[in-house]
Amino acid sequence: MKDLTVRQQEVLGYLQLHMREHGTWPSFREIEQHFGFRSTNAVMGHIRALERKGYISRIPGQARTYRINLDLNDDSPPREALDVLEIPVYGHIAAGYPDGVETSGEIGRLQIDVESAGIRRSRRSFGLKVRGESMVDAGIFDGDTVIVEQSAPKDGDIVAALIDGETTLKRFVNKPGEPPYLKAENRRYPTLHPVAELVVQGVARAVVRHL
Amino acid sequence: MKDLTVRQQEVLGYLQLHMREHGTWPSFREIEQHFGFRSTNAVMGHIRALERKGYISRIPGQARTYRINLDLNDDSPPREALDVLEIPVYGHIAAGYPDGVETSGEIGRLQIDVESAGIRRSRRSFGLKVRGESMVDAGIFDGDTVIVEQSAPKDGDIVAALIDGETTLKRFVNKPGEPPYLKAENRRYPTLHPVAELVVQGVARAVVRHL
DNA sequence: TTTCATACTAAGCAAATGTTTAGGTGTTTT
DNA sequence: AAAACACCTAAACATTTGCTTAGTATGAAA
Repeated sequence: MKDLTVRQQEVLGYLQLHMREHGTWPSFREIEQHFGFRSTNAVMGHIRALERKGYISRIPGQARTYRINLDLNDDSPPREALDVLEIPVYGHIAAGYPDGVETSGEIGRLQIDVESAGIRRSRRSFGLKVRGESMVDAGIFDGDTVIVEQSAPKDGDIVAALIDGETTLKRFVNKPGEPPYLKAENRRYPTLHPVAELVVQGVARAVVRHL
Repeated sequence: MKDLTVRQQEVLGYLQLHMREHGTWPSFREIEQHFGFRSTNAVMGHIRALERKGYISRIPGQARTYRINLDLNDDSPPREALDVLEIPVYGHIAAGYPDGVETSGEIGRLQIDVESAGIRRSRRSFGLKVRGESMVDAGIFDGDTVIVEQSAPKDGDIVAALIDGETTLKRFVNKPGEPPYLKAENRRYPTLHPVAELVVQGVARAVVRHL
């Protein structure tokens, strides 16, 4: 990706800031105000530049529809010393997470080194306080904290998925030839077969249980 | 918070789904289309209901400016600096806990904040890589790392105990009137009733599993 | 110098979007 | 039975908001 000018970085930063603070993207006029511009066309120029350089995407004509493209081209995980990561823990996750590090709804924080947790610093991760017994056969109990990394799920992964506005933990099954579905690891719970809208929020990488 | 109707839950779910998939909130007309409404006022009704019941907030007149209110009725989350502890991990522990900074036998290190691990800095703690299946019914599996704190065991605690030169994980049972013994949490394993020399090395406080 | 990119002001248009008013049909509660 | 509420259609209406065109200025690159 091409480099950004100082001003363009400021604008990009403001986009993210606004998302963090308000959970919504700013309109052109809000950006204009924030920077003290006297014309929305000043905004237009920067937005176009950011788009052209690949840092954001938008849907032309629609209001407040930004999208930040984070490049995940990095490949080599540099095996350093123990790298401790601070992870927000949620009781349940609603909307707004990926682009806004929304602290409301956070019920705690957890620090663990990346190696024990099996996560990468480059990926965004969060903790999830497990509720319910649907994963007991996989050794995940009510009250456990699961560390979830935002990445694409593979068959057999335990994933945090969004169903009916609640995030639940299930095993992701993706056999060739059939659509993916979610399976609970408890005989008493049903397999959520072809789910209408399956939104995987992340893949569980580690479990921390406080005995 | 008041309960939502089925339809209202669907709308709330769609708000979150759209946020997840597109990173933006849907407009009224997008909601209308998704549910097959023929009037944006159908959307208006649901949005108003969700707002009235406290599930979302918005900025009137502005486009795509939702905000989901997670109920944070619980007390204040004290955002303090977490105290991170570095813990040596052993594959097996023979003679007691090594004094000094003996790193031989150590197979790794783990860092975690004291709160998540449920340990005190004042006490000596170490990690133990679990081998065997003797504690599966307690949700501790082969390969898990257990964080053990050196302290006196209470009845029902899971302890690291020294038996035959090997440290194993068992549940400590100490009923009044009879001598304490160790019990495996797996039907296929025997209860180690009156053990000749019962040396408890520490009490398990947390489990960390790398999925 | 000329050209190009950045960085803006200014004014206005048109589409996107939220909002209102006026109904209609059920179901549940009083 | 009446009132209250959930749920929806229909048609405007008004604001928000993206977008365009026109023009000024500066500094770097060709």
